[in-house]
This record gives sequence, C-alpha cells and structure tokens, in this order.
Amino acid sequence: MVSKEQQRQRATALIAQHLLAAGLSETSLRQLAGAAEVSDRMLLYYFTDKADVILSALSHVVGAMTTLLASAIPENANLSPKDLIAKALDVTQGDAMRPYMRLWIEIVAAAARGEQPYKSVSSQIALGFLAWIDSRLAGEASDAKRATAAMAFAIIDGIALLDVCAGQDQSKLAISALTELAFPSQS
Amino acid sequence: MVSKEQQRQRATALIAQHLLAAGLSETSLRQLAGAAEVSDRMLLYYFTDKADVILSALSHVVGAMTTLLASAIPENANLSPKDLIAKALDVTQGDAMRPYMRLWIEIVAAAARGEQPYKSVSSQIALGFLAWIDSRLAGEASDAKRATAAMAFAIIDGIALLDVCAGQDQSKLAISALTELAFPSQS
DNA sequence: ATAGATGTGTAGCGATCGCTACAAGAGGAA
DNA sequence: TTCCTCTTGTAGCGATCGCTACACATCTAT
Repeated sequence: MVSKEQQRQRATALIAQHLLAAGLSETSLRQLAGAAEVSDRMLLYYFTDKADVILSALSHVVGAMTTLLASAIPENANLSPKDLIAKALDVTQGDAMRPYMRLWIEIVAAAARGEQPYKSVSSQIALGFLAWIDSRLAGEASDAKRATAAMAFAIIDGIALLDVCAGQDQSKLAISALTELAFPSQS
Repeated sequence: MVSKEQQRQRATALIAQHLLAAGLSETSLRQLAGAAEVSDRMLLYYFTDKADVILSALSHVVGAMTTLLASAIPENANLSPKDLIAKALDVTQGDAMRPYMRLWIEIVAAAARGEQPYKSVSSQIALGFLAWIDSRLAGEASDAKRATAAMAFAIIDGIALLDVCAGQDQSKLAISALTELAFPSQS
C-alpha cells in the first residue's frame, strides 16, 4: 500500500521533470497527469487543484536549482563582481543548469502576464537568486553591493535569455565578449 | 464606405496597442476583436486566422519599435561598447520603450514554447535588434564586433528581464552598478 | 460482521477555445 | 428589375479546458 503523501511526492517529482524538459507549454491537467503516470482524476485527488500541482512541482524544481547553485560556488567565496559573474555563467549555462534557466525565463513571462501561481514562484526564485549572488560577493552589505548583485543578476539572466531566443552560439559569443571587455582590472 | 483593407489596418493598429498595454495574456479571438472594436466574426473576415491577426499586430509593434530605436541613436554613431550600452539602456528603459521591452520578454518565452507565430516574430526582432546594435558600434565588421553586439544585446535584455520580474527599482540599481563598474576606461 | 473512511474509475458538466455554415442585407452593373 | 458580389450578424460546431458527481471497491476499527 502506497500512501497518498507518497503518491503526491512521486507525482511532484515526475511533473517537475516534465516541466524542465517540456517547459510550460504542456501544462493541462491531462498532460500533467500523463507525465505523473496517473489519471487526471487521481491528480486532483492528490492535489487540491491545478495551481497546487504546478506550485508543488515548481517548488521541487526550485529546490533542485538551489542545491545546484549552492554546491557550485561556496558561500562566502568573497568574489569580485567579475569573477562572480564569470563563475555564475559557467554554472548557469552548463549542461546541468541550462534547462532550469530556460524554464526560469518562461516563469518570468508567465508571472508578467499575472498568472497564478507563477507570480509567487517568480518572486521566490528572484529573491533566492539575488541572495545567492549577494552572499558570494566580496564586501560588507551596502547599497552598492546590492546594486552590484542586481547587475550580476541582470547579466546572468540576459545571457540566459539570449540563449533561449538566439541559441547557444550567440550566448557563448556574448560570454566571451563579456570576459574580455567588461570589468578589466580593478577589484 | 470603408474598404476591407482600411478596416484591417485599423484593427491591426488597435490590437497592437492592446498587446502593448495588456501583454500576451488576453489574446483570445474574442478579446482581440473587442480591442479592435469589431465582432470576432469580422476579425476573421479581415484576417485569415488568429495567427494572421497576431502576426499582423506584432509586425506593427516591431515597426514602431524599430522607428523608436532608429531615431534614438543615429546610425554609424561609432560608439564604444560602454557608451552604446549606456545609451541603449537609456532608450529601452525609458517610459516610451519599456512596454515594448516587456512585450518582447513575453514573445521570447512564447517562442521558447514553440508557439507560432511567436517564433518567427521573435527571431525577426532579435535579428533587428542585433543589427541595430552592430551598426552603432565602432569598428569594422569582425567576429569580435559580433561578439560585442551579442554581449550588449544580452545586457540590455537582462536589464529588461530584471525590470519585468523585480521591478524598476532593481533595474535602476543594476544600471547604476553597470555604469560604475563595467568597462571602466578603455575604448 | 458491519460501518465508516479511504481510494479509484467512469462519465460528464459548463465554460471557453478557434473557426465556420448559413442567410440576409447592401451596393453596383446589366 | 435582376443578378451578382461584398459585407455582416446569428448561431453553433467540435475540441479542450479545469473540475466534479457518483458509484464502486478496498481497507480499518469496532
């Protein structure tokens, strides 16, 4: 006998995998149920409604993404902006994390359209990302450091967006130009 | 008597305005018809199908965006990467262009989901944007210049994405950090 | 053994989607 | 007038959406 909670967790994991692979394009209840290998009837038995399914699966994704990020660069690494951005681009544009970044772009757009539950997931990810950057930048907390973190966030996401809309060739070009031209010497 | 072509153009302009204001969230035929102030039946008389409506309206948007961009910075301005990015951010994050950038983010995500006609519109905009950047950067055509253009594109879009998902406060912070820290001296 | 709680399939509701069949009006050409 | 084409409203098709009513099965506690 498998408990309802176990079924729910199994479905969550399978749907998270599905969203990472397929994006937000195939998110009808029947499609999600297919990915979870249950009937749509049972999906709404494990979860209260569709928003609950999506929220649960995306939280699972966020957890995995947080783990990946945390283990990629140690906290308190005290990196300069240049080094932080370079290493962060290595991580986020690596094979393991690219699917997460693509999904992240879609979530932002869905949140911009005002769709629940994407709005809450979006701000959750954005805040976590900013905190991750901030805690790896050198220097004491200050407005300037927060501004630097926001800039790094923008650059990392800009590269991800370029990857999504123009392909990996262009994003690799942009990364090479970044490392050569930006932040030449100081700090 | 108003010709069918005139009706079509009027509908195109009204729907373009609607998409800029509302994003891609309200794009059912009946909603688009409401924005165009006609019945859904007539919308499909002026246009062949929904994709034709969207494509036509978004082409109208792209035209206006191209005009805005072209007049904002003269072609052959021969700007350094630093100056180009600073000026481009001024333009794209100004009140007149911010709605276009927000819509652009949504179009990229829709294209990433494989939805037609957003895929074709997306590559059309991306190519136009890259060409606009390239023609305003100093230097002869080269791989290095193309890489610089891709980098500028990523930074501009990264700021736009930050604006969409975290608000204008964060994007302004990021811009200030960019102008202070990046590309300090050379070229 | 019986009663209740828990699990699961069938079947379908009402809403919305993109799109179309059909008929009737409107205008010009003969 | 008659005919023909262009224009427009009504009405609804078939598909999909999120979600639910209902019946039946299975297990557990008494």
